[in-house]
This record gives sequence, structure tokens and C-alpha cells, in this order.
Amino acid sequence: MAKVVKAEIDLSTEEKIKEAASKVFTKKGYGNARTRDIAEEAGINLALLNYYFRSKEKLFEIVMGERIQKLFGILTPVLNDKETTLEEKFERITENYINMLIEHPDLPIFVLSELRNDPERFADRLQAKTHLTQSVFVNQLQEKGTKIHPFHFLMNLLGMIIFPFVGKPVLQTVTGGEENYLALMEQRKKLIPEWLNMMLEKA
Amino acid sequence: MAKVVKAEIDLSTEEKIKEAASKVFTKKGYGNARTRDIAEEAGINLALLNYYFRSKEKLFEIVMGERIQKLFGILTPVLNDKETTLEEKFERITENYINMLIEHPDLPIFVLSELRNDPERFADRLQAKTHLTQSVFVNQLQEKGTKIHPFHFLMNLLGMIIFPFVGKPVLQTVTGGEENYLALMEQRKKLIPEWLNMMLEKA
DNA sequence: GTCTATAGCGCGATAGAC
DNA sequence: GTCTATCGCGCTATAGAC
Repeated sequence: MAKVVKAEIDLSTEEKIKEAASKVFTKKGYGNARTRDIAEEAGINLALLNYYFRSKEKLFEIVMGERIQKLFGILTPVLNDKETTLEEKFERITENYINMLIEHPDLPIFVLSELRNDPERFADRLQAKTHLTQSVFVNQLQEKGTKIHPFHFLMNLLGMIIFPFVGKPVLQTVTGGEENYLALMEQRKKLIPEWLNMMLEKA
Repeated sequence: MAKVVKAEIDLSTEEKIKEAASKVFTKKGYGNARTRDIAEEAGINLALLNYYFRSKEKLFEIVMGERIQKLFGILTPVLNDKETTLEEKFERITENYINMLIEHPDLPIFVLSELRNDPERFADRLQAKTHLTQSVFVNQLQEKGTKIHPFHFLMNLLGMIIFPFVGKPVLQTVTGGEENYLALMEQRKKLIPEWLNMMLEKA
């Protein structure tokens, strides 16, 4: 009777480790991150880390999966919304992404650099090809009759949104501090959709 | 007499190590790279690496400096050329960068991720702030009387050029292989300057 | 200058007490 | 489930022969 109640509100330890791992991996990358750092950050012992997750590698894969989901998960539902126009899609993606990236500024560089280290491993998890090539977004572009490949718009959209965060260490110095940098990012929420619409018209 | 001839055409060893290091560091990042890998790649012994460069750290800093130079060195001379118009600057930067990145596709992700790990260290080496804020390019933009901050154009320019290479692992899968991917990059050499000119006109 | 051999240490992982 | 203590590997760095 008594033993039935178990792992009910067990929001601790396992979740604490995952959060700590996420933090340390993001900051240092897989190679430079030490399991000892993660354990300390989580406020638990090193041995416990191997008790919950079998190894550093295993822990990393789990955390990594969630990060990838966060970075690309914003995209697909918006791209496949049949109710919105292209213009609205531009606005929503820009808004959502910039807000998310202001909160997690070094998410892209982490995901993209780890992705490069082992592209195969995450290929199926992304399923990017199907999500994009068969998306409502791509169809809507093709209906416009543009000669320019739909992916160019996607690259421009993501490039203009994400690159300023990837290059944050440099840009922040150039712009003169975090405050000015963030002000520019806020401006881009309105500017990027405008630029994309211009590209669309001329195409 | 015989011993005088020495280290004349000694383009070997030291240079071989640097090239090997560059390759291995780029592929694996600092933390995951092993000095043994570098030694093997250079076709020399492990001890020799510490003979020429004092340590892994020291070797990394030297290689890193050259990489940063490669990535940002393209920009400054073009941005400060008084003889060319804005339109010509767009064209030259796009052309030069895309050509260079086709040869060294994972240079940006390497530089940017290592830069993030230790931004202070490379701050003075870049001198990005002076190079950019006082550039001919920025002046030319301000003369146009645009209300949009000059850095937005710079971010768009670099974002549209560099991002597709940062995201290469994903994009290559999506586009269906290296060949298609490269074809898109070739197209962008002409498209990106056109888009930037549009932004300029409307601003 | 270039090698072999090894010192010295930090890491991930585990055994075993509680 | 959580801890302490420790193993054993693989790394950087160096000593010393040639």
C-alpha cells in the first residue's frame, strides 16, 4: 500500500541534472564540459549522474535532443499553418525566434556546432527535409510563381534572424554594450518582415 | 661551410604542424582535439609538437589568430575603399566571402564558437569596433540619410552570406546533397547584392 | 631536430557502504 | 537513492638517447 506512491512529484535530481547539464554543455561544448562540473552545478554527487544516465554521452544526447527541438520546433508549425499568409508567416517566425533567442542567446551556436560534429546522429530527429520541402510555406511561395528557389527565402529569413545572435560576441563589442545590441534586435522584429516582403514583391 | 646552409627552404615541420593543427582544431574544436591527432596528421612525432610550440594552448592561439584574420580580413579593406560605391562593396564582399567559404565551409562555426568561449582574448586582435564604426562604408550609408542603423545592413549582409554555411549540415540534407547546395550558393553571389540594393532604396 | 619512453595528472566510470 | 573512495585510461608535457 505504502510503496505504491512513488515517482509522483519527483521533479528533482533527474531534472536537476538535465538542467545543469544543459547549462554546462551550452557554455563549454561537449568536449570541454566535465561531468564533475555538471554534478556540482546540479548540487549532487558525481556518482549520481551515472546512476540516472548511463554515461556523459547518453546524458548529452538527451539534452541535445531537447535543444534541437527548441531551435527548430518554432519553425515547422508556423511554416505549415494553412490559415496564414506568407507575410504573416514572416512576422510570426521573426517575432517568435527573436524573443526566444534573446532568452537563449547562445543556443544556435551550440546546436549548430555540435550538429556539425556529428550530423548523422541527428538527421532523423530533425526530419528537416520532409518538414520543409512539403511545407505549406514552400507551396505558397511556388504559387507566387517566383523563379527564385524557396530555400533562398528561408536562408535569408533565418540568416537575418539567427546570425546576429551567432555573432553576438563580436557585435556586442561593436555596438557598444548589451543594451544597444538588444535595442537593435528589437528593431529587427519589424524590419526583417518588411525586407522579406520586398524580396517577395521583386521576385 | 657545410653547416651554414640551414633552415633556408625549411617550409616543413613547423608549417606542417600549423596546417595539421588548423585542420584538426577546425574539425573537432579545441576540447575534443588531441595533440596526438595533430601530430599524426602532420606526419611527425608528438614530442616535436611541444618542441616547436610550447603547448597545445599556445599552438591553438597561433592558429586561431590566423583564422580570425581570414574570416574578418576580407571585410575591412573592402569596407574602407573610398573608390567604390555601396553597390560595388556589396558585390565584392558577397563574391569574396562566398568563394572563400566554399573552400573553408566550417571556418565560421569554428571561429564563432571558439570566440564565444573566450571573447576577451580576441577582442583587441579584432579591433572590430574602430574598423567598422569609422569605416567608409558606414559613412556612405549615413550620407544616404537612411533612418535605419548602418549595422542592420552589415548584419543582413553577413547573415545572408555566412548563415547558409553555418547551417550547412542541415541545409545540405534539406537541399538534397552537396551539389544542389553549392548551386544555391553560386546563385546567391548575384542575388544577395540585389536584395541589399533593394533594402537601400526603400530605406 | 627528431625520436622513444614515461612521468604526472585529470577524466569518466564504478564498487560498495549506508 | 545517495554518498565516498578509487580504478584505469588517455591526455599533455618532458626527459633523455641519437
